[in-house]
Amino acid sequence: MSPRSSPVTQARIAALANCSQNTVALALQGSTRISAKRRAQIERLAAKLGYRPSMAASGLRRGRSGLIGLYGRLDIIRTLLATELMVRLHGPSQKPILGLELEGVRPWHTGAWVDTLLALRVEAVVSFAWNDEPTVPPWASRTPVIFTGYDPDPRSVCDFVAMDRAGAVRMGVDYLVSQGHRRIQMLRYYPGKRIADAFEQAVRSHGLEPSIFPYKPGEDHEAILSRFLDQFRTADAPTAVFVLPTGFACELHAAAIRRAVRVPGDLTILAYDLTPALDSLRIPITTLDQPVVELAENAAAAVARRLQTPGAPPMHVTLGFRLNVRQ
Amino acid sequence: MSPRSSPVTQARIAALANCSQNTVALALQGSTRISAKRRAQIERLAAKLGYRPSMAASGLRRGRSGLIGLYGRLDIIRTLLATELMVRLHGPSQKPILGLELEGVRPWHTGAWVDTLLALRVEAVVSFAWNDEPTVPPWASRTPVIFTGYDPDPRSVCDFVAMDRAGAVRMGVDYLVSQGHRRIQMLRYYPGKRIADAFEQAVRSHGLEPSIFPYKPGEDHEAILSRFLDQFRTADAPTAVFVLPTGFACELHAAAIRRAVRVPGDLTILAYDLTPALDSLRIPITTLDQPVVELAENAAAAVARRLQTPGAPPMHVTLGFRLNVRQ
DNA sequence: CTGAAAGCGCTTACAG
DNA sequence: CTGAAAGCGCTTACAG
Repeated sequence: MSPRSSPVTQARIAALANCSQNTVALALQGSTRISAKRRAQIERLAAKLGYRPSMAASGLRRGRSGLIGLYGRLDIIRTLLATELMVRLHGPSQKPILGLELEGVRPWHTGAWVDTLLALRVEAVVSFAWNDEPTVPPWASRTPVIFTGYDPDPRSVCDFVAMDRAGAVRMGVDYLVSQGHRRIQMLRYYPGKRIADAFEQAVRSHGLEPSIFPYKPGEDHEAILSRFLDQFRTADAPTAVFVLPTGFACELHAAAIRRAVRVPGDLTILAYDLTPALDSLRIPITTLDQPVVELAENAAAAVARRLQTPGAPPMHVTLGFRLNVRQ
Repeated sequence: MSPRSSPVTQARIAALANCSQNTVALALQGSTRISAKRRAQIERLAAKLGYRPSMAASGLRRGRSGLIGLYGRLDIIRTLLATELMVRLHGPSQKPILGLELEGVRPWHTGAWVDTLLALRVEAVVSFAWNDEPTVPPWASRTPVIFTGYDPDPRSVCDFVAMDRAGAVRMGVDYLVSQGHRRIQMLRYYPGKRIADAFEQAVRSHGLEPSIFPYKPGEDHEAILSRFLDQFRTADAPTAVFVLPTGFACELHAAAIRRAVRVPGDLTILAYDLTPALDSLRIPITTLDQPVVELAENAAAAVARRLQTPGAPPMHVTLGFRLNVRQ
């Protein structure tokens, strides 16, 4: 392997082209103040040498890094979100930098990666660490924060691209009722307080009595599912179940098959969370899908708007879920 | 929202501490040449103002950015790999930057994100765009490349942290034979040439005749699976099937259940690819799991080694898969 | 113990 | 049309 050479700079091109570094800079900006001939020569040289402007140097000089920080966790849904965000934020004069949240640091902005993003002088931070509250960090007046996927906080001065979780639950319950279900139960293995509240309210709005299947904290999934399925020995078992999250609903589906409870014949399963694999596996679970693409689109737009008009009033957008019927 | 203020610099701290910018710099480096009292004062100020050194400025001056580029695609397995890599490469003086490959650009180093990584002056690139050949880019003498997950290329001057795909196939076939299977078929919906070759060789090594289930390019999954399962009407159906990849194996499992073919009673399924969800779904498919954590560990070590000793001879490591038995 | 200065690679004035 | 110079925020000499 040849000895490492240092990166190509404008000065190096200038030396080869017999002109000043400044002329190279202008030529590469496409300035018409430089003669077409010289420009062509310099462009050819730059291409041949594989010149790439240093973002550090240009960012330092211009006072803006051209970087946008993303911060969140790479679970299934947020990997999709992060990918969509990175595609949308990656342009000629702007690059996304992904920082990972690993173990749900609280408050979110104290994560080590957030420090890194600030050391890189990102011009805005898109946070999708939505297992946490949308705590506004002290530096938010210097580096704006766009909260994506959090529950909206109307008091906050930051931008919000939110998902209507309660509305999603309502949509799910409405769907089940419209399909004739009257005994609808909710099943999960962790509190899921907000969703549970929304579930109760939605069921009551149809004049029905909500039922939330109890679990003991720490009880393993199999045990909960076994107790849940025991209900099907009696006549008043639920005809539909709202499960949180979809991964658990898949486990329920598998357990139901083993216990000869037919899905959807005996039990209709509706679950909260997008899980792309269901389609190829032909698992008949209807899901409430997070609007991942729309979240990314709106967050990218919010970034652009915030950079363009730093003083604009905080933007609050709330996006609906998609009911993804599978049977 | 208050007007955006510019980031805190050493100069700003110096003005407040009534000393020179240089003194601030030395104090923040913990230099003992600065009096303890002054150092404490400056550290307090820096913390209070939320000072973070600009990586662009320090990188520019020191001639090294402190950044390591990662480049690949975020599919299920590589999301795990990327996460493990980012954890291991994120240190006080080194930060990983993730560039995404979206649609399998060929050769890999012509992707737009690779340009961005080079503009950021990453000190090394870890490529896991392993759907492509390990093409060595022209700038590899300037910025070293660590190929991770590719088939090793003994002629290459770059570092390789490879996975032993052929060995994995052999291990899978050996396992099936050890379980008493004699009629083992391979099933997939795309050529998978290398794996298919390894499969044939492994089966022959046991004195058995390999059988690869044919498919028509473009035929949909359901149709292939239906034809495959038709074999179970006759007596000489395979007792075990080697499926590529695991996602397809899950589809086969679901289709088998619908057709009353018992898994693993009538058919043992072995699949190529790590898929964490199988455990919670209790899908009885034995898998050949990519050594994701070991890949990340070794790649991170290769980066450290390459930065420390740029002229070291190319390193080639090959890691084995894990046979993950489920029944 | 502290400060003045040079320079990393750019961009943006300003001068000719 | 081209060049010399200043300066972004650091680090690393060098001077006192």
